[in-house]
Amino acid sequence: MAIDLSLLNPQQRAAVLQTEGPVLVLAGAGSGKTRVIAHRVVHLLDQGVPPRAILAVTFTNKAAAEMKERIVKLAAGGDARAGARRTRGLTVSTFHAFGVKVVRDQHERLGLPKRFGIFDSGDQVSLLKRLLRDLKIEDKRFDVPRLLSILSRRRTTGTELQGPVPDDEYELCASELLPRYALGLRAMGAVDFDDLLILPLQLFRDVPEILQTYQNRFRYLLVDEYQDTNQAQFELLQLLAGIRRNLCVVGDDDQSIYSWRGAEVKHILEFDKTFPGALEVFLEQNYRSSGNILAAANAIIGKNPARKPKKLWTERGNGPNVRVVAAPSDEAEAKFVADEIVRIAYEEKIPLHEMAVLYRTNAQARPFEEALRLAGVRYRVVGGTSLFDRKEVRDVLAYLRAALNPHDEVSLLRIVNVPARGIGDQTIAKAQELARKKRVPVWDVLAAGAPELSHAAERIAVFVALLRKYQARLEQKGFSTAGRELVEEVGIHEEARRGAQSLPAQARRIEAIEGVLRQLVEFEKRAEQKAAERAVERSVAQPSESSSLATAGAEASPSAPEEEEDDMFAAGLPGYLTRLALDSKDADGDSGDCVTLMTLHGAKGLEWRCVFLSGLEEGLLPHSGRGFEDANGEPAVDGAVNLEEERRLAYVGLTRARERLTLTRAAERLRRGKAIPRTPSRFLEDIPANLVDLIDLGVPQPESAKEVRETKAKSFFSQMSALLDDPKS
DNA sequence: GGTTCACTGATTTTT
DNA sequence: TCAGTGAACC
Repeated sequence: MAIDLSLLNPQQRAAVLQTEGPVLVLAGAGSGKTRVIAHRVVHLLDQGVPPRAILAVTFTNKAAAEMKERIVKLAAGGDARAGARRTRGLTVSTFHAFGVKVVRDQHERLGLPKRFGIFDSGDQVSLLKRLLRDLKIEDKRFDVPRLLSILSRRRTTGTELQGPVPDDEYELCASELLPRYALGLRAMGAVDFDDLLILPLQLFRDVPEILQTYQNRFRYLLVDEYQDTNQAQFELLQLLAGIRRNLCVVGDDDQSIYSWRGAEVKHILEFDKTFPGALEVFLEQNYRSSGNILAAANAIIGKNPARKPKKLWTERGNGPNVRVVAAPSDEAEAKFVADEIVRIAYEEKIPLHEMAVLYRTNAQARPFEEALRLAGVRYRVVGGTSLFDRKEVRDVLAYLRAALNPHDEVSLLRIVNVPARGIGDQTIAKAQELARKKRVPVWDVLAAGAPELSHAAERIAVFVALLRKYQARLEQKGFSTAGRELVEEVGIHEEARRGAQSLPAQARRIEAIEGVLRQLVEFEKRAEQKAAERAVERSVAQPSESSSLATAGAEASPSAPEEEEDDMFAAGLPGYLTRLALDSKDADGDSGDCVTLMTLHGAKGLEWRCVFLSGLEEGLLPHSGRGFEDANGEPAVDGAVNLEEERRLAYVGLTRARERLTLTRAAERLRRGKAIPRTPSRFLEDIPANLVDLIDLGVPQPESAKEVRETKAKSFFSQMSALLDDPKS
């Protein structure tokens, strides 16, 4: 039986029913785009399209998981088993996860090991620093993350080999680094995030048979958050869509907030140029927010030029006004929010998980955490420095990775002398030198031994033996146990204890290490469970399964992936590491009913009944790049940062709220221990006064640093003259 | 080769 | 304010 499309509005339905050819869905915030995608997929299934011919791409793993769940539920129509059956083989994944699959399928052609590693940004930084040192460039002269972003931009836009010699020193340095960087990765049998897009793209471009294989397989493409695609992703889609052009993209140019990562709004703005004849659907009815919230959001985003004109509307009532709160300090701002959360939870019976505190930068989280803790409110901070950014955790992972693949030099060199085992810088430098001369990996030099290293021969041999001992065990079942043994034998715990300044710091480090080890166990257990379930399923569903696969046709893959899609993150340690790399901010592990704290970027796609958007100040939102202001204490915004994108960011924040929205700012903010005066955000002025309830927590009226100074001087004067004029006092 | 102490520099957003 | 790095010293 087919799904019921009568509950969709006419625009939504149009986007679902046009199954062939290019479709652009411009979906305003809260206009039901996930709903459209899910319905569209199930509608395709209803039309007899085999699930394995459909590829739905999202931006985050979480979005992919939710999308899949939604589709399965919709396809089930009340019968869970039917849902699972009807959607088996359907691919819902991120671009990067899709890339992993392609690269894995084609690893031989790419000269990569089957279990290639994935470098995260920390690993990238290490590699770049090493390359800089090799080039005898002081790595202090360059901001390595900035170099990385240049490299990334060049690689994902295919402009590695730029003609004109750049005169910018960063560009120049990047040119030197780029080929070495790519070669370095390859030599280590590793890829970075960009490779997961670039390598498939190159394969598709250079090897028509491969492209054809994937084109024949994925005949219907859907893309969520299309405004966030970068050049490589765009080209990948274009190639995959091929002449069939069955590509449906969904997005909102007003929510494009990742240009700093290479995303280009033009892809969505110019979709009909790239795909002439595309059906264009506008979803403008908002099902999320009450009227006043929407009106405020519209007012802010309306000031942006060059956008697809949209006007969100709602059938819901106006709701309460938007509150704008001026607090004297960031501390007071946080206290106000915490108190309000308590009050709202109590008086209005809104559960904590329906409330969120949003901010522009992670650093803003701290005062909120303190205030909430003080108020006894449960909360969770999403994003920021996670478990996996901690040094001791990275050490553990480096051990696992190095044992699994000793050619991963970033990991190997990270742990070769951690804890100190007498293989110091000198020894390593010698080994690297030898390796370069012989053109072999450092590991080979260490493993083979060399007369130049004789002074440390014994210690090196012990280290080599250690990794070898665990290599095989980490590849097999029981890898979580092996991992723990490795960590214990190495003595990471002691190492972690050593460097900690305080006892609690010690405990946290130990806890972090234990956290990873627990996760390992958890992952292995789940993988085994899944494998068992699948085995049962397969034996039960054998007959119908094979026939449906056969009718799917178009299966000519030269290196057919192991039939099941779930294999994406294969069981075993390599699978765990892959997943970790792709899905950094892992398991929010439903910690019960609590308030969410996160950045605006993290909040995209989410919604709460009650939202506090904090820090509406010049220099913060809109953000002004490094530091809040220039030397004179004046906010330096214009030009420094993409103001239009900052506006979109504010828009995203406002539109997260369903019922209640509070915008807060502080007149003064603590930074590096010093209080710095702040001026209200220009975005506040854009909201019509009739939508706003102002709450002043006791802020002196004029706010710019200069004005504050002038006022102080003036009041001093008037006080003095009053004293002088009045003989009674 | 290892350890300790002092200094510096950084704070935007992340798949 | 704090963490990470580098130089001096053991």
